[in-house]
Amino acid sequence: MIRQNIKIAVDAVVFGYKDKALNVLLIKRDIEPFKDSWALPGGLVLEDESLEQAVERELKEETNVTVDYMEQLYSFGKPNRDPRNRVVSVTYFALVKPEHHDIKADTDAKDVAWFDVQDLPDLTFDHKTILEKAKGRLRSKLTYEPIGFDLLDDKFLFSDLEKLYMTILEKQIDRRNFRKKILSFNILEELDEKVSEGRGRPANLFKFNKKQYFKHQKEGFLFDIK
Amino acid sequence: MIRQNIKIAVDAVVFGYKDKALNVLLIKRDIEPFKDSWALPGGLVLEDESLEQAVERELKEETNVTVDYMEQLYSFGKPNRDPRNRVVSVTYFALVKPEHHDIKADTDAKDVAWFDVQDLPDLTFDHKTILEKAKGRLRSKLTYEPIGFDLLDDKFLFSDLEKLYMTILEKQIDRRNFRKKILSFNILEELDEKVSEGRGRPANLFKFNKKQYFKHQKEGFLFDIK
DNA sequence: ACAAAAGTGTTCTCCCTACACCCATGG
DNA sequence: CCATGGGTGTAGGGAGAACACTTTTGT
Repeated sequence: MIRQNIKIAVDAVVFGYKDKALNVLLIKRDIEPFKDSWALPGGLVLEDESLEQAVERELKEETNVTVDYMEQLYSFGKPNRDPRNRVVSVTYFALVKPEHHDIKADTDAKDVAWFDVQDLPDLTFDHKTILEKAKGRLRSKLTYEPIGFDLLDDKFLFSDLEKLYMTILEKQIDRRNFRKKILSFNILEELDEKVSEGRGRPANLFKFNKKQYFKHQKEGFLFDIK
Repeated sequence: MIRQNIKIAVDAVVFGYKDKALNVLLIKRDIEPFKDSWALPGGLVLEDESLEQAVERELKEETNVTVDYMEQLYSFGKPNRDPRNRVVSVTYFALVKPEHHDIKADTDAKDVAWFDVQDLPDLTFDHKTILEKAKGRLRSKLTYEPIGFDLLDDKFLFSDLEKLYMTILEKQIDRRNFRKKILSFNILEELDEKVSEGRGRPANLFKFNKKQYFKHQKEGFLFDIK
């Protein structure tokens, strides 16, 4: 077998919807290179763990977050993306409900924070590229899978869902058509709770019924929002 | 930096459309482990080449094929997928026009051949899983990007395009609606050449106009076949 | 009473679908 | 002249898009 000294790492782009904006979880590095710079959470894969286990471990260690939804994003392997050795990074795309998690810096991280994707600090390595790829994945996935609910609280307002779609897809959405469309899928439960957001008419809370979704999906139903 | 001895490889799933069927390019291994078994072309990445260069080099070495279309598929990294060392494989999805290539076994390969995906030999490692993933990507991609043309000869019959879609999507397609739809995209040139396939009325040849496609795409046009 | 946000229905257009007959050639 | 595959049009239904007024609450 030929000699090869390439390291393999994992990095995670963790999105959360917070303060009516799309946020991403970043850590402030506590080790060289790029100590004190902001970066995506991640690190080298251990000999006997799977890639998924590696991401989950690194996320837990560096940020104290456990994700609700995760999938592989893309692998980055240009020879000089890391100044030390050559490192190939398998990146993951994850969604969490920020209010469910107490973020906390620990191993290798000096700080952790949510950043509005519209207002990001400089990122190390090629992490900006990775983040852009993840944004693209989120945008397209939002239209054909009900992953928006993994970003919202369990109980949410219809207007929140609508704002989430408008924020991420970066376009205006007609309230009536959107509501009609989503309700026609029969994957939401309308709760008997109302919430008043300070002013205006109180709004009804909704809940995503994942079981219903899987059931409809098995019967050939396709989630699809333009 | 922690000790880590994981190797990184690339593997390619190369599809070609041949004899009215979807084919995949396989090699018969000439080295252990699994010498003499059929596998996807691929191998370890060299220190100073990018992942894409690695795939292209391995493909050239093992099969003599240069691809027309290639994109990253997925990375596989379970700890025991290779019996020797731990190997993480970044896999690629590629399309070629089989009639443009003279396949030829060379380095590490004792034989190369096209196999109808409906009639495959046993594959080594987790290559069956990789192939399934690639089939899924091909199916979905075919519906929202004009990649079918990368599988057909430059000049092709409408009926070939139609058969290709029916074969890969595994469903019947209405000839009139399909033709109407594709033609409405204005991305085909109808040539003044007719071809007689033995019997029946001679058919017109068509050519995919990539420039037109890119132009329309820039103007917001979306390729979309149900 | 007014400001703010929630909730709701109809019409029009366009695209998808279903469907059947004639045409050009070779044998 | 017959068998084989190529080429074409139309009508009906359904889904998306556009669009504005009423309701409920807090102040």
